[in-house]
Amino acid sequence: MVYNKTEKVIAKQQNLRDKILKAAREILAEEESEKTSIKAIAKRAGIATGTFYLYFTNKEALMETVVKELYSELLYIIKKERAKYNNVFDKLQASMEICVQTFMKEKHLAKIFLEHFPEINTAFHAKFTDIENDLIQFAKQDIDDLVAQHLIPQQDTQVSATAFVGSFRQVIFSWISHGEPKDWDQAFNTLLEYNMRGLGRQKN
Amino acid sequence: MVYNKTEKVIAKQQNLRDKILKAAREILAEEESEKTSIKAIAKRAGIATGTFYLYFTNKEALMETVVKELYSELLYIIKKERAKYNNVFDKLQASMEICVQTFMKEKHLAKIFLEHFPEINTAFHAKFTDIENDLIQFAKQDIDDLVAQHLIPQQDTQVSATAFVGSFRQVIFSWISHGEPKDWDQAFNTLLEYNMRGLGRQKN
Amino acid sequence: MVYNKTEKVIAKQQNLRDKILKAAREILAEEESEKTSIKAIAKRAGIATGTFYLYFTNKEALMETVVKELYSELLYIIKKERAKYNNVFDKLQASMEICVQTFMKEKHLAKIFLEHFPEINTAFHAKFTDIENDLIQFAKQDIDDLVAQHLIPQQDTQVSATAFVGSFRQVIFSWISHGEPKDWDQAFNTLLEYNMRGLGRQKN
Amino acid sequence: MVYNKTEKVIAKQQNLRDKILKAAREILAEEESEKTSIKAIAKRAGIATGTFYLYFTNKEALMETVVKELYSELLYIIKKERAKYNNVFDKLQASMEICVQTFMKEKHLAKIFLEHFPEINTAFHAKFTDIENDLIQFAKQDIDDLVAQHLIPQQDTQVSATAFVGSFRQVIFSWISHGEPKDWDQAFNTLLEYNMRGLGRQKN
DNA sequence: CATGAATGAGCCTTCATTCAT
DNA sequence: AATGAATGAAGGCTCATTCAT
Repeated sequence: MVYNKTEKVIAKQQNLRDKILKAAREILAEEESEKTSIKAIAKRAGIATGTFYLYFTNKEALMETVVKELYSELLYIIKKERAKYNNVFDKLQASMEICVQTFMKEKHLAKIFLEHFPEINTAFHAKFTDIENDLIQFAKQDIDDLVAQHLIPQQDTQVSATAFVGSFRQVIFSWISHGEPKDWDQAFNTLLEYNMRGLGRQKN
Repeated sequence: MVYNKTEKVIAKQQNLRDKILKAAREILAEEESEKTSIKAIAKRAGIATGTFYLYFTNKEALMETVVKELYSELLYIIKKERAKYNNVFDKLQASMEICVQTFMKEKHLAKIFLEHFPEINTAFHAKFTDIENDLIQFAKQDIDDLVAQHLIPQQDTQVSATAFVGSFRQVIFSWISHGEPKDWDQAFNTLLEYNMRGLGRQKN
Repeated sequence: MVYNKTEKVIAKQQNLRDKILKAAREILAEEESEKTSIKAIAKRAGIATGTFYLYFTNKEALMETVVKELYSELLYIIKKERAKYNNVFDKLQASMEICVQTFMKEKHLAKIFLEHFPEINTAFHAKFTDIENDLIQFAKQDIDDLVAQHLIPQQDTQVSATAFVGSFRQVIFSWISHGEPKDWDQAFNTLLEYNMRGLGRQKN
Repeated sequence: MVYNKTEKVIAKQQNLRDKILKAAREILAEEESEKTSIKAIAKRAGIATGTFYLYFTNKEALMETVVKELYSELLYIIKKERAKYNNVFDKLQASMEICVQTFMKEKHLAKIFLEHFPEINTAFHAKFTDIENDLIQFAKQDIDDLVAQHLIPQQDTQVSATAFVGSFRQVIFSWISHGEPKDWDQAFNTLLEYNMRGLGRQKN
């Protein structure tokens, strides 16, 4: 009985924490860049201002959590997709495809990731940059593999990986901002081809 | 005499407006993200706080102007450099090279352009995005030319141009954040090759 | 059985109330002026925040109780010491000596009494003042006795008593703040002589 | 003309700063211990909250200024009075008399000095303690003189000075709290005699 | 035109107290 | 009785903008 109660309470707490995170993400994703004040977030989450501080030490902690959450969500999706392939080209390709699809489908996520984050605060911006770097490092590993397997020519893989991620980032952002292209498949294919050629994949 | 005086006054006005813009850019470019308050900017410009509002309707207007200014400066540099070449490939290449060089040389400019802007305000961010889009459009024109001349294969040139700019943006940003690579020339060459191959330039 | 249980319950209640009081005193006496929030006190007492309000109507009530407690403790010590002497001079002297000794020995008590209390709240401060007044009244009784016995000259005994207590208060506080004097006995003797002379005790 | 204007402005500024200080002192001296919030002080001073921060860096700075002001006022009064006498006994006596008179006349000053200060904040409390120490040191100098001149017996003058100041402090505070005695002169004389005897002045 | 003092809404955070469980 | 999550009124402070001079 007591045990049950505890479980309920914990569930409720988790629930509230999630509500706050959800509220924060909603507000960040909002078209009209609403006030991201704690007051506004609390109101959105349906709680009192003070309650917020029962779940997060301060505003920065909330923001950091939002970033980490988004990041791990993205990483999870990518990893799951990559697992389906053996060939490194395919893995790389799949990573990008799922990435683009995810952002296009969950615009709110994209909004925060690509557009809204930087504006919040510098320390925050740095955090976000770290994520981009992580993604670049993941890409670099794949590219290093490809070089090792002589599937692509020798190159500064750090630069290639950065260029690779950058091109996707820009395209995704552009699609989110100005709407997706009519012929999505062709557009995506162009993007993919661009990067595969860029890496130096041999036409076989 | 009166005429002369008027000219002086106008000159003085322009002078003051420029001083404010210069102050704003300096503060934005500062390593330590100083206070970007109007008071701080005015102080730096050597004027009173209230005077600021004689030259700009509000803070947002100032920021918009700063963006536009930076943009036109960048464009001017690119255009001047492009004029030196006839071949479209060379023009494209030159554009990018001068772009990278400029950002690397004038870090303050880069700081504002790539790092500082977004954090300021959303409306602002949108404005910055416009600039990126313009750059993409310029690239697209070149790429369209290249397609028309059958120097590169048929492709969704909008996407290619976006990918092209995105890859440069990311690399520049990375170099600014983490320091330039030791072998700059090789790194830059990798970047260039990546994009040239990406576009599908025929090895001749 | 039931009766017994009731006793237990009452005992437990008293126990909890005491725990709270102890916690409050501990926190108030702490060197680093810790948070004196109800939450902190409850935590220290090992109870939930809400439980506090089952034993005290509010924070002020707790503080009032702490004051009264300290006061009665002090009074108890003084009375016990006084009982050992018959001569009024000796009683007065003994009162002061034990008072000084107590404060010096139990610095935590002194901390609260002389230093920490006033800062908490005004109503509180008034309460503390009442205690000082009581001490003054006790001193006055002794002094009145001495006057009645013609051991000291006629005087405004209310003023003398106030001066008497004030001088001790200041010296104790100074010793607590700046450390005791090296030659404690001589210093205390000076203090005592000062007041005995002040009262007009005849050198015999 | 311009010069005149500047003077006016400076005068007005000083005026405002004084208004704030006055408001703060008033609120601190108030019977009902009103909120000493910046908002309340600003309101009392007839200015906006933000204006306060044009004249004081923060709340602590205000409080420190209030303390220093009160202190220098008190010191000025004492010094002026002491200058009238040559004999050290007379100086000491005069110091105390003017001190008592000042506090009794300007109750608001006394209220802050003796009662209200400590409650505000610990750092503050320390500052106030410093003032008491200064007064004690002044008294000690006089007492040292008296000892050197063999007008009073050898003694731990630090303790005597502390006792001396403490007795006055307590009496003044008591009079402020409970009203002055009917026969003020006699009461004050008792206090004075108490301390003179206490110091060991030879009846001549 | 220029000034810079003045404004006040708004921000983040704390904490005494309440209340559903 | 006991809990501790929830509340929301303050509090100190900042800063874009206004306005009297």
